[in-house]
Amino acid sequence: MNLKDLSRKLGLSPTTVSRALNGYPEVNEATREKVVAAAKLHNYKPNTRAIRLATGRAMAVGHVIPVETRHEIVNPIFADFIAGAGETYSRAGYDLILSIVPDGDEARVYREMKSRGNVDGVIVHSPRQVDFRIGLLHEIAMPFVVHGRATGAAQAYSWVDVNNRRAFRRAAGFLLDLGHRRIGLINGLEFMDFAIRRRTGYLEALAEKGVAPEPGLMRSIEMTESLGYEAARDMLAQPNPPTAFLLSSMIIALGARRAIEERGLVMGRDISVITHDDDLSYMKNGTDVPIFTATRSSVREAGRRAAAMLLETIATPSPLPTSQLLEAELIIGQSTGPVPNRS
Amino acid sequence: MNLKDLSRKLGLSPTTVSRALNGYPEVNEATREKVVAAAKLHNYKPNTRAIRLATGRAMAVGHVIPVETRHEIVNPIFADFIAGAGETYSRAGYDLILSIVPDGDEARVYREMKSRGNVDGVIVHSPRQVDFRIGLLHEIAMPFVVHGRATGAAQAYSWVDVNNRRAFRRAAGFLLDLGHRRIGLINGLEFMDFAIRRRTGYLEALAEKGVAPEPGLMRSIEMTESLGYEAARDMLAQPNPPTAFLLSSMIIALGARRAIEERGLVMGRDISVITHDDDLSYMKNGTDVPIFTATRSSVREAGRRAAAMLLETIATPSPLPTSQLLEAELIIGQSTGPVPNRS
DNA sequence: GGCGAAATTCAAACCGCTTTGGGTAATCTG
DNA sequence: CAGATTACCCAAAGCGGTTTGAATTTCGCC
Repeated sequence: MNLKDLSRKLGLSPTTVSRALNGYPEVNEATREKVVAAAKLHNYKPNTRAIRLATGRAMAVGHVIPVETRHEIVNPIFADFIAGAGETYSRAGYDLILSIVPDGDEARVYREMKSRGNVDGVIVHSPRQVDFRIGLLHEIAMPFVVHGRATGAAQAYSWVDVNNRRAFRRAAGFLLDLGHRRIGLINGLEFMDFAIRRRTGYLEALAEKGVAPEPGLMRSIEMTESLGYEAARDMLAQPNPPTAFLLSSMIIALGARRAIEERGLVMGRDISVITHDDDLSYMKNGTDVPIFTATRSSVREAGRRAAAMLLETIATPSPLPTSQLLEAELIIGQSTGPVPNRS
Repeated sequence: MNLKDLSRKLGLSPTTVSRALNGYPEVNEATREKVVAAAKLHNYKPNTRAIRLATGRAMAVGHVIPVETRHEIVNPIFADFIAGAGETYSRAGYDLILSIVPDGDEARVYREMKSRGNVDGVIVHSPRQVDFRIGLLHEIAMPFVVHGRATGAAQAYSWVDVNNRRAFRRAAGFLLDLGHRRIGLINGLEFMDFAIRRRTGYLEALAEKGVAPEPGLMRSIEMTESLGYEAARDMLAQPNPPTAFLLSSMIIALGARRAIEERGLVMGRDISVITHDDDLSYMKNGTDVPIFTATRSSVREAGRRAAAMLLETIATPSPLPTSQLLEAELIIGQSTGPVPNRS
């Protein structure tokens, strides 16, 4: 059943039927009702491909997921971010096109998306500190919103981000207030923008208290359980081990906890731990009382907001770039406590 | 730059240019070269929307991800499965359309995908034991491949699955051979087909050794870390606790390990653990020596295969349903050992 | 050299919808 | 009541490709 068939059945022109269904004013209410009823009766759904060609809009947004080529790691937060974004898209009748791209191929993919016209805009994931994609997307005039930020981009751009610096500054400050002076930072890879901001926050908190940072207490790793374990284990094996950890993800935290318990230490008593918690659906930080003290910010919510922002950017011809800085809450769990007395 | 522009520049008809670029034989090699060169020079990429309308193919496949409405859980294996599938699609020039759908809305979504024609086929995720989607997709003649299986479907269908029954039978058998008689099963939700098969395998192994199953040693949970922890903790707190665990995912395993260590037990010595390992990129089971003894099967590989199978199904008019049963390897890690003597 | 076949190329139809530019009948004006 | 609006509907022209059917060259061969 297509538009022509339906219009023939109704004894109307395709024009009128199309207008009736799309809510244009130049059609009699009575005929509109007839048309709508007939459409429902015959279960008419306009062909997406035709709409797209006729309107020149793709009615789709792209999420380009760069995959670490060396380790083939897919960032596990994508699942939840996309779940959030997907809600927004489907409400607006947009498709979500997912493109898994080996990092390095990205420029080509974006260019092709533009020239082939199969998306109206894109979400940029995992920005690096200086990220070529922002310049590129501006150049090819592809609407976009960044999940995260990049420093020193030439032009302004829209983004949704967590206040990573502030979150880690507060978290480190909290640990310092508890008396901790040796705080191990296990961060994500520090060419990623968020990781740099977190480290900055950590360093600021130390500086504020006049505590000198130590290279031996700072690690930057891919965020997997086993690497988290190894990093924590190594730090704990140092002659002068940390009394607290500040961790960049729940997954790292699980690994770190393993290292801690393996050493016979008790979290919250012998050693304090604060982790960032993206509030992933399958990785909840405890059911009632949080296990980990954490800086929490829902990545799903970030997805929802980024998606809404992108749709707005697409709708408005040349909008001013907007941004949303989400504050992470510092939630107190069972993994932090005063620095233990070492006699 | 569109086809008309390019053909004008070349002094050829759009017909010829289109044919030249699509490799049709009825065009002179010399002109083809000229056309290809000009296309590259002017960076001509045919408009996807137009191709789709003209050919009647969507050049896209849909992945409908049902989201547990109550808990909003997104199955974390999707990220890797889709990464695998995505590779295959992009090589074939297909788009991957991701649809996040509250479970319950699925039927509508599939029907609309069909009548609006924005996908050529779909991957069915997380089949239930008896799953309405298989009948539905047959009814609306939408090509599909199931990741997993469903029992007792009226018609045959294509699928890619892990031999879950066999994997868990082997794993349980292995534990039984080590002398374990009280093996706690912490399974996924048992309306999911894979979970039922795993339980069946577990029960078969027990039966084979004449060990009676105990309800108190079998749990069925959503696969999160905290629920895994709780289930394991509760089982260990029983008067006659299990000496081994058989677990349905690495994430559950992390929770179980927490419960085990909290109780002061040592994995591989006091208690044995085998888990299923989907070989997720961010959740590796140890770097050199696996931490957990595990039934391992790469979900990413499953994604690759399912995608390839779907593309073939789409290409061939009415193919016979095919299927691939992947065997999980039983890899021995540090988490299993003989049953401890309890004096 | 001429004729039929093969090799090339092209004009035009079509995919299924939106949208422009008229038309015609109904409704207002003055 | 004539003329101007307004309300409503339609034919036809896109959107940017693919594909059919036909026309034009070029060849092969007697």
